[in-house]
Amino acid sequence: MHMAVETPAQARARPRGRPRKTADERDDGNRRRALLQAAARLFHRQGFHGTSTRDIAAAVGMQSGSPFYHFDSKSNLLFAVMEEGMRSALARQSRMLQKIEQTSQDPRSLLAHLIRNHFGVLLGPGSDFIPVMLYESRSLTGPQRQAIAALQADYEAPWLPALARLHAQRRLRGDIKLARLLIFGALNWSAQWYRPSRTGATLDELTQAAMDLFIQEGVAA
Amino acid sequence: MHMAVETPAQARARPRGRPRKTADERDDGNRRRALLQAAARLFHRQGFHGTSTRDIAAAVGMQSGSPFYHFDSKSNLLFAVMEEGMRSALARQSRMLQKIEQTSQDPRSLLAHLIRNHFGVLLGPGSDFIPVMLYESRSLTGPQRQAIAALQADYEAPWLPALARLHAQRRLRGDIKLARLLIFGALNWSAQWYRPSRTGATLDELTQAAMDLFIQEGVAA
DNA sequence: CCTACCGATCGGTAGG
DNA sequence: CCTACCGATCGGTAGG
Repeated sequence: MHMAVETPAQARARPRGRPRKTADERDDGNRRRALLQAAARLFHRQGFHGTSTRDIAAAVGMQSGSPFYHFDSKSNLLFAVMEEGMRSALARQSRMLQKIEQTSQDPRSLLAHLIRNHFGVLLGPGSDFIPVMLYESRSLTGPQRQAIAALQADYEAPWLPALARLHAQRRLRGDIKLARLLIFGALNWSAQWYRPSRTGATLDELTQAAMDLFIQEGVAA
Repeated sequence: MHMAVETPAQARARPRGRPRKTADERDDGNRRRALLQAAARLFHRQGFHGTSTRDIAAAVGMQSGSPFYHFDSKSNLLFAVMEEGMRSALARQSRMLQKIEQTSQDPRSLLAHLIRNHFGVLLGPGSDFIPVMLYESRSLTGPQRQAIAALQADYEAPWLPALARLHAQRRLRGDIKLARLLIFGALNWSAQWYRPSRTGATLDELTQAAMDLFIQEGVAA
């Protein structure tokens, strides 16, 4: 089968592989991203059911039906927000782990880095995506929830060995799996009360407070 | 002014004091309570905006308009759920504190009792009210939120002195106010993952895990 | 409490 | 992406 010669630009503009994409996969520049960010911000502030697709459209200057050109349904838009949030958090954590790989073999320092990174993901600039994932997952469909859960498992994977090593050093007490759940709770809950303006505490100070709370000071190993 | 003689039953059925009550204050037996419990359960499962007043009416076998005979608005129903939850939690905590007042002066034991009681309030039987308060307060009006915040302050009041005493004993490290926020986060987050059926852990084991995590073991005082 | 109803808003779609 | 629209559902009310 033959076709006329194309310029490289034409080949890029009209990819051959899967000509028919569903609306959720389409990527035409930054309009889709603008919708994602507006949705994340509004879902975070007002909740999924408390936000209409019209709210989101208006936030980016679109008409009421236009978000459905980019996302097949409101539920798919919620899923896209959570997926984007988790992938970005995962990438950020992986980069951090790679950077400290050589320098610190100390599990105490490793946990401090994991916690500091988590606070950054949760409370740093542009951090609406992860709180939405934490507080709105009941509005996902079953398969969507499973996909997010898989990403969460990847994100949490490096934590358990770090806690196990601290436990072996007698710097962490009690059941490790319950400790992990309680620690994540302490960190995640900060999205409810932390306001960078009101509290004087920085993310570094929050990290220090968490380490002080969870980790036993000088114990004979 | 004279009135015909009434039987005691008639006098009870038509109280003289404040004949005109707003719908939110009315108390005709257990229909109002049934609405409160159904609302708590549905708000907990589906969120405030994800639950319609028709859902709640149907759950107690009423017609769609009937909840508004008992509560002036959906928002007032949400507030009533939270207020009921906080008053009940506060009463339960006060009873517990009064009971252990004499026996234990040890702040470690005091904190364990506070935590165990909090897990009971949060995860025990019929515990939909407090999770609703924790996760749906953004749907309150300003004055409603203030009223709930006042009850929360009463509830949290006994915790800070307990933590301060532990800090003085060097059994708790780091900033006390941040520690309190992190501890409440660890406990409150359990409403997201704890399922009495799935996990084998009992509330006593949860309490033990939390105490192990937060409190330093044997340190010279 | 029920019946019957209202205006507003919602997610989503057809056609361009 | 916009225009114009649809059926469904929502919180709430009048009258009994």
